[in-house]
Amino acid sequence: MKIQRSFFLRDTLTVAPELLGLTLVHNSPDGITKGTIMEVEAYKGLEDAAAHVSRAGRTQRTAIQFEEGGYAYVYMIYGLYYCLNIVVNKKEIPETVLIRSLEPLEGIPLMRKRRKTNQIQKLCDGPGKMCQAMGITKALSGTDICGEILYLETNPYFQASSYHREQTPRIGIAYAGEAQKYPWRFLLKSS
DNA sequence: GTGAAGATTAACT
DNA sequence: GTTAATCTTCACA
Repeated sequence: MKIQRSFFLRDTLTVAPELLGLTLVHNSPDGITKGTIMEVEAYKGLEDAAAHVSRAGRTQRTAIQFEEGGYAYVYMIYGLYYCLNIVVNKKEIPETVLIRSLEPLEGIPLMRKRRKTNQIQKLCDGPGKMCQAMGITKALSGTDICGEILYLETNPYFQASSYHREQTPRIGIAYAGEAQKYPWRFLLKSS
């Protein structure tokens, strides 16, 4: 079942842990790919030193974050990789959730072709790799997550009891001072 | 127009 | 654990 807009209109720290175990679907021109969300990080807008909006403010790149929840925010990092975020909370509140890793469900041959590897567990185990495997580029920035191209759905086969949840500090934001210590990274580990 | 820095990854030692 | 690759984005002139 597809996730509705209202799901995304809440606080980032509420939405982020609830995304774990849901299925991310990308209906691309090359074919459909799906994966279970295994790891996310919450970015809490203006008061979060690690968030783009707290450094750069409202710019062309970050404008989508000021819209209401349920839109994709895709940016390029180090000139090499894309990262996928989901905009959450109400209009004018720039909060996002970064999707860091997935467990592939459907379209695995297509993922392998895009990533040029045969190891399934290495297809989506990082933000940049996940975007390569799913075919996500900045062309998808601003896409409605409640539409037909890119969306989330509940996963009827997902067994919550097969995993345990962890909450840890975020990764790769050493420049963010105190904010790098906030435990806003959420992940699922198989037991 | 110019310059600095980065929400990462893969390949090293 | 450390480091190079590589280019978009933003700040300033």
